[in-house]
Amino acid sequence: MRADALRNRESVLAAAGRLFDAAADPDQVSMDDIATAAGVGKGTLFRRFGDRIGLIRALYEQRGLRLQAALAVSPNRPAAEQAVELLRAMLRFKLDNRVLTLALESAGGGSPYRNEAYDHWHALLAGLVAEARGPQAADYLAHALLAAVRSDLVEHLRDWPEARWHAGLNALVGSVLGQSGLPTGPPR
Amino acid sequence: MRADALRNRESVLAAAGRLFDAAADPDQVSMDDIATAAGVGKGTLFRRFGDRIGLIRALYEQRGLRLQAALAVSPNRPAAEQAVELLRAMLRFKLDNRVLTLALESAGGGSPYRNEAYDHWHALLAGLVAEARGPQAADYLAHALLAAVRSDLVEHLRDWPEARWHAGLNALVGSVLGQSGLPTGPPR
DNA sequence: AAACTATACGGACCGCTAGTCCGTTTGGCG
DNA sequence: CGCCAAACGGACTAGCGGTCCGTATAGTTT
Repeated sequence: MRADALRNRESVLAAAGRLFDAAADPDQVSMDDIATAAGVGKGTLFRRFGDRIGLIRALYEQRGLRLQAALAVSPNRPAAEQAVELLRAMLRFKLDNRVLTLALESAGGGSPYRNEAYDHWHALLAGLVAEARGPQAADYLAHALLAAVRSDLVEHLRDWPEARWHAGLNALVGSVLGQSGLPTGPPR
Repeated sequence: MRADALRNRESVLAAAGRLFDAAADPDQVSMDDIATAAGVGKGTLFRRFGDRIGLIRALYEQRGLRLQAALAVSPNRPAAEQAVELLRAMLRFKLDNRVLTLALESAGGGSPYRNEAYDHWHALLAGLVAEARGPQAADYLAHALLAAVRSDLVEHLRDWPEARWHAGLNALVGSVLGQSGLPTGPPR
């Protein structure tokens, strides 16, 4: 990859990030807007990322990396506790990246699920579920738990205080994975 | 409402229904297509339904009426049983109306939730949850249960056999509402 | 350093869509 | 029968994602 290409790639991702963060709605950000803000021609955008979804996915992956690294399974802690932590982290991520995650999840073609990151989280959660209650239906239960923090649901409940979310997630995970190891107090 | 207006309204809804049922993807059906298939000008479409989402919602409501009427709470049956029945019915509905529900749920602007029908189902489910386990977090748990049959998740798992879905829903509802009254056998 | 070529650039351009507008038609009432 | 509010239809517009190709440049070779 040539040096200018790399530079432009970064520039586009940065501009797109800024624009999505500032927008109220994903489709207020057009590809032209991004190209202009990045100081780049539209062709460059599409050559690098293929299409709109490609660009969104690239940005999403870049931002999700920290999250992904920070949350690995550690076999010594109770599964339920880890699951709650995971869901809370995803919730926070989706609150912090509202428009971006909305863009990703409501792009056409079932795209929330056609996504490397989703598979990652799903596999992780399914493991925790299986550990806590056996392998039966663990697969589906993991999907259901992830669906409980879908970005448009988060958007719909955007004025809920943190505590209410925590109570909800605790109740949900507590029910599905078992009560053991769930801190009832406020999160750290 | 004038007679011709009513006639056209029905004609448009019928045509839209046919087209969505036949399509593989919601946005393969354009408003022009619908107008043409209904034998009606495009202006008529927009005057009657406001915009694309309005038309989709109208169609969705029309189709959901039967479902809605058939599933009312009956205070004498176990809550968990009723909840499973409700979710199964919604699953079936979404399988039977794949493209239409996809269109509704992945239209921009958090639209799955800006919907009279959603509120209806949510209120119903929240009541059942509260009955089974008390009012704490019942609201959120109902949202989570509905999210577990989101149409794009259904789409993602479209090749699962019915039994696998049933097992999943049983496990989920059983965990959240309590095992009592869950038929472990195949559904009627 | 100069020549050379694969790579990347940019923005005019295309096809298509949701949504509008307004001159024309028509249902239904007095 | 005559009138007019209501409804019609389809040409039109704005704006989008995506393409294309003539131009520019990074990096290499001699």
